[in-house]
Amino acid sequence: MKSSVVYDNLIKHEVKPSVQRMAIMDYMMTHFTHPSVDEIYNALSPKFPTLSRTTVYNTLKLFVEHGAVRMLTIDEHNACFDGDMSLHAHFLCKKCGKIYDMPLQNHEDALLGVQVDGNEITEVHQYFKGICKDCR
Amino acid sequence: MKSSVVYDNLIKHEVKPSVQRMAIMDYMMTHFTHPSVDEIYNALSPKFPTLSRTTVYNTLKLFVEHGAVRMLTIDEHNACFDGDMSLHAHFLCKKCGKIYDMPLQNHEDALLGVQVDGNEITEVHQYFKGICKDCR
DNA sequence: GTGCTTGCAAATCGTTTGCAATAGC
DNA sequence: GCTATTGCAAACGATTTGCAAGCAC
Repeated sequence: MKSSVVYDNLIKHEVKPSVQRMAIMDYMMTHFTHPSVDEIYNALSPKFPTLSRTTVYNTLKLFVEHGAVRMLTIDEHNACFDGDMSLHAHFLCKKCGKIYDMPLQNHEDALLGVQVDGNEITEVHQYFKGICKDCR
Repeated sequence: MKSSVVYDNLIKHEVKPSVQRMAIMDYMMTHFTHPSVDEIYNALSPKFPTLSRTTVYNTLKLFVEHGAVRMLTIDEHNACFDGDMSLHAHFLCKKCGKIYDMPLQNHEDALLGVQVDGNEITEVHQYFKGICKDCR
């Protein structure tokens, strides 16, 4: 079980591994669907019947703090999480609610660490909303 | 009371005026602080003692639907509203929680109405987070 | 009087907290 | 055995809903 891609990713971000953390990180590294806490919980709880929602919350919070996943606030109803740490934009379909990845449209990444009006930027979020190709 | 800037703005967006709607729109047109529902409610309830939070919720939802104000999801804890309908970016200070306006960093506005990968864009949100000049 | 608006109270839902049970070194 | 992690149940807080009362034309 040790020294898998998932295990290594936890170590890389200085997160002490556990069964639950491995399972959640595994899910994040294989499902780039920007899942919510509930989606992750529902997906994993059949295989880990004792898993609790609280642990999913705590674990994702830990991952975010350690820079292992990103939290999206594009959906006003619940937080979504992204295991893809590369800089990219997101598109939310207002009809089906699905979130798509998009390339960053310009060079916002160049603003990371930069000061604008004296405000120091550490995070860049680019969200687009509309109707996706499947819903039109 | 009729034909004020506030009244005219409601008419312009096809929102039927009422005492409460005028008061909330007035607040939005004079306070570009990206207030939450509670901030608006707390600010107005001294002058309108019977005002209810429900009405503030309903009214803001109505305003958003009519394109009279914009809802921001930059703050994960509660929705904020912006009466400035010009296209601009936002900066959230992770320390003090204040939201600053910023110019759009590039030309995302050019994407409005455009299709990217077949997804039709109707809203552009550009959020930056970090530490503001007052908190550093 | 009819239809829309308001506002209370209750319900809902995502998330957090307190704390006891458990697991890992 | 000590410390960190887990998970239940309860609390919390923002938002929504149901519905009765009020207002406007």
